Order: sequence, then structure tokens, then C-alpha cells
Amino acid sequence: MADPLQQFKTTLKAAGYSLTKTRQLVFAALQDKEPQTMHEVVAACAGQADRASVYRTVKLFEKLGIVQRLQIGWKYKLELSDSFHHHHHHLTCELCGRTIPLPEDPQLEKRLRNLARTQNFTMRGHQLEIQGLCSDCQLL
Amino acid sequence: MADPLQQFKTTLKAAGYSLTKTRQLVFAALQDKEPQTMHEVVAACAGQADRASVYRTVKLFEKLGIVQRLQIGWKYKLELSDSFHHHHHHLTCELCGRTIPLPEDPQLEKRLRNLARTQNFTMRGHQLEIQGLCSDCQLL
DNA sequence: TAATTATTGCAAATTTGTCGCAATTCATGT
DNA sequence: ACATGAATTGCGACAAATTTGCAATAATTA
Repeated sequence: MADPLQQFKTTLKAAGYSLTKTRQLVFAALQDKEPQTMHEVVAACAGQADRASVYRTVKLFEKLGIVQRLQIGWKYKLELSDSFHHHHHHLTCELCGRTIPLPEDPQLEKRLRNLARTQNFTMRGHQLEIQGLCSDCQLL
Repeated sequence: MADPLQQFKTTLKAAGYSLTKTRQLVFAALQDKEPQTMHEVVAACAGQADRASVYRTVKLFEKLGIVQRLQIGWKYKLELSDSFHHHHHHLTCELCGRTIPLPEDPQLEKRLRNLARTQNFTMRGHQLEIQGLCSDCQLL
């Protein structure tokens, strides 16, 4: 998990896809940011890549495990997947809408893995979202 | 949490809404089933209720806490909310797309509550989805 | 650099969700 | 059971979100 950009390029090549301007753009739009809505990603690429291409790119990135979708209330948001930063979950503030990362919790992860096993289910990934009020919004 | 149908009727009346054919239809479509996509619910009501009415009804049910939305991969699915059955989470099979309920796990719930507290966050709800392969699809 | 193939932009088509309003159905008191 | 007023529905028209076909363009490889 050295250089994310390098890892990104390698992942693309390994799967037989080429490194295009659009793909670099979308990757850059997601790197080191809080999860973004599709709308935001499209906006970030405005003038440099077409909406349809952004959609196609995001879809490809998901297939390759480069990005993942998070459920945030009624909408979804996009972020680089766990292999590009530490695995983590999020808190979503119901008032201000911010998406706040949680620290890793190995015990929680272990518990989930066990849960899946009780159902004879092979766990490949998981997502957790906690909705509520962030420290700022509690004061309002 | 005696008779779900009764509870449903009571909830509607208590909130000042009437018990209509459409609402009974949508409720029936969701009862005792795995979570459904909006498309499926609309299909289940085809010929008996208009698409717009189904949307309106689902929205109302959400407001009244009768149904809840789950994000499942790209789409969302609908199911009766926790007051109509035990609180639970789901496994989603990446191959067949089935959404399988998990048994309750009080320890897990407690752990989540604690996690939120470490961030000075007031937890109001949460959702967990585990993606992977169900027992059937592992054999393929 | 040329040839080959993958990828993009554009515009049109789908899919999903919403809205206004006239027609219908529901709850209530009789 | 029935009339009445209010809530709800169906319908058609929108609006937004996402997908698709295809010709033009950009990336890869030799």
C-alpha cells in the first residue's frame, strides 16, 4: 500500500485497461477527500470529461475494486476503497450531512467475520453506517 | 409487536391517515419477504395501484417508520422496519443478489454504540451490510 | 510513427422519482 | 346504509439520474 497513485496505475494495467485522462481525473477527484456524491465527482471533472464517461469510469473502478459506494441516507457517496487507505466505517450526521470516518476497530471486524460464518457465508466486504448527530450539531 | 397487520393499521390511524387499498397492497407486498427493490414493489402492485401512488405510499411509510430503506450495492431495497420484526442486518450475495437476514447480535449493537460515543456522536440508527457469497453460490 | 484497439463525447433513450389536478375513495356522523 | 367533506388516487407531464449506440479520438504496442 505504498503510493496510491502507483497502485492505481498498476491495478488498471493488471486488469488490461489503459491509463486515460478521464480515469486519472476521476481518481484525483476522489483521492484524499471525504466521500463524494456522483454529482460532485461529475462537477469536479466538468469541462475535462463528459458526464457519461465519468459514470462509465466509476463503474469500472468499482468492478476493479478501486472505489466503493457508501449508503448515506437516501443517496450514495463514492470513495476510494479500502486498499487505498485504511479500512474504516463512517458516521453520518443527519443535520449537517457530513460523513465522518471512524477509527478502525479490529474487534468489530472479527465479530462481523464470525457472524457471517454462522450463516455459512463467505464475507468479502462489508459496510457500516451510523446515523445520528455529530458533536457540532448536538449543540444546535 | 403482536399482529403486524394490526400494528400497521393502528400506526396509520394514530397518525391520522386512512387505510386505503393501495396502502394495504404495498404493506402486503413487503410482509414476510426479503427486502424488495422499488421496481419489485411497483410490479407487485401492477394493475392495482399506480406507480406514483406506490412511490407516495412508500414515502409515507418511511415517514411513519413502517418501512426502511437498505442500500444494497448500487440499488436500495425496502423492507418493513424493525418494529415489525426483530432489528437485524443483512448479508448480500454478490452472485445471486439475494439479501439474507442475520440473527440479532446484542454485543454487536453495544459495540457500535460505544464506537459512536468515542467520537462524541449521538447514534440514532445504523445499518450494516455484509457482501460476499451465500452458501449456495459458494459451490458454483 | 503507424496500426490496432480501447475509450471518449455527444445526443438520444431509459429509468427513476415527482407534481398538479380532476375524479374517486375513505372516515365520520346520521 | 347514506350523505358529506377531506384525503387519496390515477393520469399525464415533468425533471433528474443513468445508460447506450456510434462515429471520432486517444492510448498501446510493435
